[in-house]
Amino acid sequence: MVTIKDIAKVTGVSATTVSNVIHGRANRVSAETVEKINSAIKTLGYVPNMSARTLVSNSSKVIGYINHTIPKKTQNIIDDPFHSIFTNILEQKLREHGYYLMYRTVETSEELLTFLRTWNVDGLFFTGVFKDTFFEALSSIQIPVVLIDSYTEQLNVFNVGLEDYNGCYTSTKYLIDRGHRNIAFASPSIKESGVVKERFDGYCQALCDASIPFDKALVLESEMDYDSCKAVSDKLCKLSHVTALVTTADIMAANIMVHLKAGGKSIPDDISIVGFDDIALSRLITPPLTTIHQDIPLKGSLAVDMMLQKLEGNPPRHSQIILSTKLIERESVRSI
Amino acid sequence: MVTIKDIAKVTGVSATTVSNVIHGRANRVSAETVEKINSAIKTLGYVPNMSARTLVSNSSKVIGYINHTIPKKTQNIIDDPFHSIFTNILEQKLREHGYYLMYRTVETSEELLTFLRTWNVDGLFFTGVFKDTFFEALSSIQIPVVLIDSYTEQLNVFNVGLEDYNGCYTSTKYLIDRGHRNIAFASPSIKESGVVKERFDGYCQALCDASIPFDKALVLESEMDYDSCKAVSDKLCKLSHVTALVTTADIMAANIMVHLKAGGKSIPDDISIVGFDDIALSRLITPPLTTIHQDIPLKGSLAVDMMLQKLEGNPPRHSQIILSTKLIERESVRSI
DNA sequence: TTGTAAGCGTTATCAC
DNA sequence: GTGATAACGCTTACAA
Repeated sequence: MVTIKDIAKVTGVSATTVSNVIHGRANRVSAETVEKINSAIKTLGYVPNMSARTLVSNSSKVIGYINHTIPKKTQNIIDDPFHSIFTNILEQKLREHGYYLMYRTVETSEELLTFLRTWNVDGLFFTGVFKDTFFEALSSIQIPVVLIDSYTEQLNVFNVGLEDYNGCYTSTKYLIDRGHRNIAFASPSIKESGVVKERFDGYCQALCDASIPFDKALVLESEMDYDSCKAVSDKLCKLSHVTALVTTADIMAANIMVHLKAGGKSIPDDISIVGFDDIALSRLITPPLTTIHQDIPLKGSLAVDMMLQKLEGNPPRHSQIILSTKLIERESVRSI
Repeated sequence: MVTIKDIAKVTGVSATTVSNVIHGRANRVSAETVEKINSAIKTLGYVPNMSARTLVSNSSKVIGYINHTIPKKTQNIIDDPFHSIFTNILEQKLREHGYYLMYRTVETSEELLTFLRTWNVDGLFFTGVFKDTFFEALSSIQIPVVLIDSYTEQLNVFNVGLEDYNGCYTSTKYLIDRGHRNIAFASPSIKESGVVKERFDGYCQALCDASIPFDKALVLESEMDYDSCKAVSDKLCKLSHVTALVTTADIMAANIMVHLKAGGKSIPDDISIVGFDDIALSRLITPPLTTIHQDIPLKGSLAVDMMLQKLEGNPPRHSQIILSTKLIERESVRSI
């Protein structure tokens, strides 16, 4: 391994001078020496050692991308189209700015804190945090934290999210405007707060604004995978007065749709469906899914921008960015 | 930050002793001292500093997960269902064994080597490497390297892959057995070697074994995204004698299918299609896709197992694991 | 413009 | 059983 000392030895200068050149402190070194050192660095193939740097500088250039949804070991991990998009965008932009991405699953706040200190992590990305989860931890963290799709009032924390409430308000209203009155709602478990709760509230409000009484029996909470959605479809079939379904994810909509179709229901003739996300899938299924569009790459991109700004000491103007959504009309809804 | 020295001070012992306790060298320390130190570690919240450890031990516990398919900046990054599955499985298992996952894009061998030395990386995962790409680099690397879906003869490198050749041989033969003679082949760019090339060869061989002359005009190379697949669909429509299509990816099959259907073609009546991968999507589209199944989570899982074995000094018995594929019959193929 | 020396947190060697 | 001490590669006062 080639070290700074090796470069120093070869060029006949001190380690300090080499370090100065590496860090571009050209004013402290003669042009001639700079030249000499740079060429030695090239020919010897010197590569800075981040461990050493981290140790002395208390900055590791490591950014953590935290996964706190514990993958169920017994079950196949569902492929999440957001995940690969985010990872790629985060890594790409961070890399351009000299940072490194560590992907890490944590199950508890304590694990998180330990991880941070183990590596002297410089910054943290989190997705889908909501009230109380990691709350204490988050507030004690001294490094930049950027949340994605999170609902938590933390002054020291930044967030980029979506008009979740509006999104489902829009999709529900869209259905209402087309004559639907008995509209079911399918989503994963509705927590006390968070993305799903917001979307649910949007659904409720749209109902309310149209003077449609809320019916708890029409709220179908379920996992989003293929098998779980079979049950949702079954329930839906029994709810024969229901003519439309609002969902909080295209994946879920698609999974429900296959089962509905297999059960002899026709979409949108028997039941209209609107999704959420507008992932690639939504154009691929039959009928193509009317859905709420969100710009996932943009979300990732803005999140890194925020991170980079904090990292480089230019506090972003807003601690919160809320992206708008829009409804994409395709063919899974009919007017009645 | 709590250091080993702090623990030493508080407990009235030397840093060496603390280190010994941390590393479970209980024989070198009295039970009493062990107790004392452990409790101090707990109450003070000591967390080992990996940078310091790495520096002195030349082992970082960092495993690199290398992405060498440069995301096109101008284009939205396609969501890759493999990616999230792999990342999750790799991270989960590595974590259980005390390792950390860094995700990193490299564009050149040099970048790769630099990355390795920057962090003293302990092991490397790579997907989709084929002949000559990173060849020199890979052979010079002294740490465990596990490849996924790669075709490269490197003695020092391990690989877990698929029966790619058999997979497409099977899907092509399946079509032939059902009376098809004019069978097109759609895939991303066919390189000199690699997964796609193997699958292409399987297709060719099946044709050959059935004495069907190979027709270059039926080979449709294209990007796999929605828009690119429009062109494939258009070509297919012009090739009016073609009754079936073999593809190397479900995503591609699905994208081609939508355009075919939009163009008035009926699947499988006008054209039969078989996919590859058996991702969740294949059951969601209409008609459900007949495809070649592969066990993606298993692939990831075996790859980590190999890595862990190498890391822990139990060289795996095989340097290559080839998973089998099987054809899943659904409804995108008809007999003629 | 360049160099010396101390120190970051940890581990290994060797002595007691 | 326990503890000095040096060393890992690098940066930063502070000197010269």
